Amino acid sequence: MNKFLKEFKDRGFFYQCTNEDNLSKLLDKEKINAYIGFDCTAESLHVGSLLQIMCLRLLQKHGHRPIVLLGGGTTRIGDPSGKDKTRTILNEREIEKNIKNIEKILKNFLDIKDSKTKPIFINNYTWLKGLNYISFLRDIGKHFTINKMLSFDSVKTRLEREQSLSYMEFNYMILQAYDFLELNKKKNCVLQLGGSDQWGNIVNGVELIKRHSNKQAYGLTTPLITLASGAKMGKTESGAVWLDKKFLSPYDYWQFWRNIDDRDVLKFLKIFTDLKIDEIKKIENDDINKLKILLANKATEMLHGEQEAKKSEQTAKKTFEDNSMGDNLPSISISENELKKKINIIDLIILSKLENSKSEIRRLIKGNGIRINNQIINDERLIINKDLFQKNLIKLSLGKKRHIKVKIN
RNA sequence: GGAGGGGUUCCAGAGCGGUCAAAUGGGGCGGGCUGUAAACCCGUUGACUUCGGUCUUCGAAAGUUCGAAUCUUUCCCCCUCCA
Repeated sequence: MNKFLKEFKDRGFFYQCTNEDNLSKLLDKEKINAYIGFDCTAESLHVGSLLQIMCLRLLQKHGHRPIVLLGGGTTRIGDPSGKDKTRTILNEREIEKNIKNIEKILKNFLDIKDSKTKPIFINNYTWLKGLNYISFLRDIGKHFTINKMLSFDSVKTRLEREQSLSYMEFNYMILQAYDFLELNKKKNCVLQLGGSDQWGNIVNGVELIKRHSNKQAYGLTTPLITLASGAKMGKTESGAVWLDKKFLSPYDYWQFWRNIDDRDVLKFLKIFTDLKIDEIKKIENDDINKLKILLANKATEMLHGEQEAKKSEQTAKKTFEDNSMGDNLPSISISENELKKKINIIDLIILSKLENSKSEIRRLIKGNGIRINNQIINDERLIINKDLFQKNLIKLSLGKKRHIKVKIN
């Protein structure tokens, strides 16, 4: 089997392939261009997209060129796959902004220097915006039957659940197939990768290329990564795990990996780090918490750099083992003036943005969930005065895991 | 266009004139146990509060009533069947 495919499988990336044998032969023979589409509904990607990103990296590692398709056009439609409800359609400016930011994030993960594997970023709006309806129907639409389209999961589940599916969304799969055709023609792209939920869309593209241009293209999908708890990857208690430090600090990102379920650790080391498979085999019986730290370090390193990863590790150590504070603990500052106005514990937490409901904070206080410098606070009217600060710092904790530094300046 | 069913808090889903900030389950959050894990147990889960209460919620608006998530009218949206 081709080396790329083998590693793809060994690492647990593999779910389905349209024609594995031929693809393997092709990959042995030449370096190819392969694409993955990213949708641009949000300003940042979150860890739910990380597996796709790892696929791009793996392509590069094996000398292939990844094409990143930013769905500027298709985001204007909305993919019905895996969605219960029609999602809100974003306006042009938001989509443009999202595209720029997502591109920036992806560049953290990809090698943009090597000219042979340098990724191509492309926005499908460039060809979708100018489509002529009639000619599109004649050239492309004729290759699709409604019978078949209705049989796709993305459509079927919507209908079965008695949820509406607009004609616009129904067309999404045709547009995605068309994307593949365009990339095949323009960029000689012969492979599309995606999550297993994209299988139907990908197959459509492969078939369209076959029918329209009589060329062979391939599709390869990755499994849906769920946490051992059954939850979808990407969300935690405090919201989505963003890949942009504007939305999630490197420390919190590190914490996400540190807090992975025991059962997921080895799997994730294979998927989300660059550690070689046999290296992972060697350490698989090591202390589970050490492995989690390793995972957290490697994963954070890839996105935020080695220094941030190290700092986060140290901060975590100080926070959880020594009950002190580390450099990388997120912090807020308040002014002396604010202190003089006698702000109380509730206001302080509101300021810290760790919580935004006063009732919730009161509940936390009643349940022994709030601590200042590791002392449980029982008085919700506690006034924050200077005596509480040690060297101008307070460690404010909500529950066991949310900690923040408060500074006076 | 016609006939029927439906829209309830994060989700699912009860309630069908006062006892409703709304059962139950899931999820979330906090506490306990632990390893910053899982499982388990307990508490909590609209907002604000001087902790007495106060205010805003059951698709939207208007109405009936001392009193409406519950009844009436209009409107909006969804689903099924027929045309």
